[in-house]
Amino acid sequence: MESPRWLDDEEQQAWRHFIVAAARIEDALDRQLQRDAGMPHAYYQVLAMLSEAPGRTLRMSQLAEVTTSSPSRLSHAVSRLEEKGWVRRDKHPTDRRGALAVLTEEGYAALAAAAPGHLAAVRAAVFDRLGPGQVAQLLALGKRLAEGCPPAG
Amino acid sequence: MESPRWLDDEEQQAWRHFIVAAARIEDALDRQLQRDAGMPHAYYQVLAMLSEAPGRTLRMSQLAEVTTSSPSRLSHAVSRLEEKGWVRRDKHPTDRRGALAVLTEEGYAALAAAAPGHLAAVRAAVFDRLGPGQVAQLLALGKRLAEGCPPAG
DNA sequence: CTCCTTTGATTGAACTCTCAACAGAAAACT
DNA sequence: AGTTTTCTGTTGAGAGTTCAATCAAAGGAG
Repeated sequence: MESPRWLDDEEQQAWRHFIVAAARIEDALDRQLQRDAGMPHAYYQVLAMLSEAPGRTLRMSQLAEVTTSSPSRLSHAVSRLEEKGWVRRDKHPTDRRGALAVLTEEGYAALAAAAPGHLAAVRAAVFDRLGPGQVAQLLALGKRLAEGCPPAG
Repeated sequence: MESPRWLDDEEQQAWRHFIVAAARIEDALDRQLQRDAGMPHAYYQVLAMLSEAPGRTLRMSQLAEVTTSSPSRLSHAVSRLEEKGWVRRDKHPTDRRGALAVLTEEGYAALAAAAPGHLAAVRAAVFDRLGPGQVAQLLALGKRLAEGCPPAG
C-alpha cells in the first residue's frame, strides 16, 4: 500500500475552511433550534421530511435515507419524538417488517412554530453571507459532494 | 416580528445538498478514523492542531478555537486523550488559570499512524469528486462561511 | 417446501457532546 | 487595598449517536 500524496496548498486551505464552516453552521443551527424549539437540528429534519411526504408518512428506511441518518439513529430519534407526541409509529400494510413514521398534528404544529426561527438562522449562517453567483456554486458543489457518498451505516 | 421570506428554489436546493454533503462527509471521516485509528474526527483534529503548534503545545482556549469546539467539549476530549497517553496537561507558566495541552510522543505516533488513512478518506469523500476549478470555489465558499460565524459556546 | 441469505428495524451499552453550574485567577474599577 | 467583573477551564448530569447484537419477515436457491 502506497501512501497517497498530501493535499496541496489550495486543497489544504479549502479543506480547513470547509470543516470549520460546516461545524460552525451545524452548531449555530443546533443551538438556535435547541434554545427556541427544544429539539436538535436532526429532529427538525425528521419532522420537515415527514411534513412533505404524502400523508405525512414515510417508511423508516426511507426517512433514514432522506435525513442522512443510520437506522439506529433514526429509531432512537423517532422514539424520542413519539414521547413528545410529535410522531407516531404505524405498521406497514403489506410488509410486516416495515414500520411507518407518521407526523401528528402536534408534530406539524411544532414544526410550523419552529420553522421561521430556523429559517432565519439558516439565512444568517449561510445565505446572507454569500455574494451573487455563490448560491449557484454552493448548489453545484453540494450536489457533487452529496452524490455517491456512501449512506450512513 | 415579521416572518422572513422562504428560500427560493435555488437556495432550497443548495441548502439541502449542502447539509446532506456535510453530514455524509463527516460521517465517512468519523467512521474511517474510529475503525482504523480508534478515535473520532474531533480528536484527530486536536492531535493534528497540536502537532503543528510550536513545541506541540497549545493553550486550551487556543486549541478550542482552532478545533471549533466549546471549552467544555475540548476539556472532555483532552481528558480522554490523556487517558490514552496521547496528550498531557501542563500548567501555563505565567497565567495561573491557563492550562496547556501538550502532544506526547505516543500521541504524535498515533497521529502519524492515522494520517495516511485519514488523508485517503478526505480525498475519496471530497477532492476526488471535484472538477478543476471547484477546489478554488470550495475555498472561496468555505472562507466566506467560516468567517464571522460565532465561535462555539 | 426447507434452508439460507438478505432486508428492516429495534435495543442496550459505551461514548461524545451540550448545557448549566462552578471555582480560581486576572483585570478593571473605586 | 478592596470589590466587582471578566476570563479560563473543569465538572456532572442529561441528551444524542454509534456500534454490535438481536429478531422477525421477506426473498431466493436447491
